[in-house]
Amino acid sequence: MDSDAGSNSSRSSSPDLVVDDSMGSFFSNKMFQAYCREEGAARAAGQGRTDRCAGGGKSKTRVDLKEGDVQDLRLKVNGRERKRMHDLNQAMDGLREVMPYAQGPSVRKLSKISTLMLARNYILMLSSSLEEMKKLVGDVYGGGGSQSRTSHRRINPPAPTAHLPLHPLAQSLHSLVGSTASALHHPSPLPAPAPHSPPSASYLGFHHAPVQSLLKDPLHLASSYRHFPGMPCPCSLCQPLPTTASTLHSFSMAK
DNA sequence: TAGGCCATCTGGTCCT
DNA sequence: AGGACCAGATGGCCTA
Repeated sequence: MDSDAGSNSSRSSSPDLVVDDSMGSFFSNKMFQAYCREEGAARAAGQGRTDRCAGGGKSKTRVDLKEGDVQDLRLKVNGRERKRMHDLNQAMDGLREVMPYAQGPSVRKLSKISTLMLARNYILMLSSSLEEMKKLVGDVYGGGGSQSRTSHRRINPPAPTAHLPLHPLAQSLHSLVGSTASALHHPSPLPAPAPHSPPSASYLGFHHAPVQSLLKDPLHLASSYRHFPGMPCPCSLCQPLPTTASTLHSFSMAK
């Protein structure tokens, strides 16, 4: 019936569906049982919960549907919704996998909101780095015209930094510009989060902006994620985070 | 114990 | 008509 029989919750221990998503365990759902158990009494008492348990019906009214049909419909809808949320969580896990943040059994995973905010910061930072690289490339290959007169810098070939494994995203960027890890200075490194505690918003680079405003205001965010490039993440991926020194400087001098 | 985070249920709305 | 999407409500788990 439910199409999500094989899907796993991203949460290790779901309060209601502890073992799996089979119908047997589904019916162990306390909330559902409570609803349906109370249906008769609630109907007599005129409580709203009765309607919820009965499903509310779309095409047919509750009167038209037999109780079993209503229950089946409700189960189907619930199953779909559960599957939808599981898919959403899978996508969220996929996003976590490509985030430059520590992952592992001993590290508590990022919350959803943290994942989204970090992803946004990451994208902004990569975009900024890309722009910076474009400028440098234009500089080196003479596209810069007059401005290239003042600074004839040479870009060193990519320096292998790494005894540390790089994240694929970081790797590709890394190979593009070379390492500037030595240029990373962290005057006041943030403490890394405890292994079992989720990183706070401030740890994700939001030291100077309330989370709410960051969610609304991209420009505000652009000047607020400056701590991200050098954040002392226990993850090896973001240590040599590939970005140019001047980009980092602009981050740190922003605002 | 309060607060954060999460999974789930539910009813409404929109889309195909 | 049926499914997807959404937001509100609820309750469990965990941490400070």
